[in-house]
Amino acid sequence: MDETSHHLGDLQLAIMRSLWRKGEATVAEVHEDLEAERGLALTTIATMLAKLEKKGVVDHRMDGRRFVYQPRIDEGQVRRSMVAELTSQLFRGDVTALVNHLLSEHEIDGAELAQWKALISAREKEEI
Amino acid sequence: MDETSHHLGDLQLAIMRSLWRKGEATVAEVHEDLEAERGLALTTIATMLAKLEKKGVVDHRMDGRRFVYQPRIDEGQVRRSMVAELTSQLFRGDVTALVNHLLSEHEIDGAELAQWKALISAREKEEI
DNA sequence: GACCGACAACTACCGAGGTAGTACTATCTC
DNA sequence: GAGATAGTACTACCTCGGTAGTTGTCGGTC
Repeated sequence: MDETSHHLGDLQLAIMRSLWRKGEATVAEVHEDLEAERGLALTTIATMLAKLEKKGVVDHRMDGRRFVYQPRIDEGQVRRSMVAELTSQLFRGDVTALVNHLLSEHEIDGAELAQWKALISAREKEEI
Repeated sequence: MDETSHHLGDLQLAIMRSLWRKGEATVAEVHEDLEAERGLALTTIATMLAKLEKKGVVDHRMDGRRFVYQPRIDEGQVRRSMVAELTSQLFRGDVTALVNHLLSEHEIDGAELAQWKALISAREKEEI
């Protein structure tokens, strides 16, 4: 369980999300996948994938002449590490302070509040 | 209420925290304030403050030959904007998904869970 | 009046994310 | 076999955070 601060940028996350969805994908597939939202060059995706591999967060195998990339970390790891980073930067690592901030600063409607309570109750049950 | 994506780096946040605490401060004062945790050169702080001013998040007035810097945004704004950014990057903007993530992935003990519920209840009361 | 110390201005440089062009090569097709 | 195509490798460049040295200047001190 290597928790090695996986901080990813915006495009990097988009690429990872594509890989997570597909399981594995070629440069062209990722490119096509992101074509709609961002109109990026194929080589941009290729470069970014190479950088991601150097970072150790993806891997590739050969399929003929093509590279097929696979994620080496899952979305949960990235979320954990990035949320932990933000929490430590902005709330001295105090998760409850973050929750409090969400409650007071990020318009949450009544339905959501109820849902949060349900989530907490469910968690409390597991806790035992 | 300008919500203009105030994304700050680590050192930038440390400097801002110093300014928020003090209300206003000279380069030397900020430097002294951060001396303990980070052993940075005075010019590093000065450069960073200049960059922060260019970004529009701090301001300075003259005091003789010295610059006295003041924050132009408060901690809440930075938190809001950075939390919103993360939420959108990692949870498609779904705050409840973030809360769910916190519950399932960031060991929260029973006392905290209870506290969260209390916070939510308090929020619900205001809601009316 | 010469000198020193405090400060700001300017310049530089590294690494990382992001973006993409160009060059090279293996394969497919006629 | 020649040329088109697909696909990676290499290089380059911009921005920004972070880090700091060097230079210039103002003001006080002996």
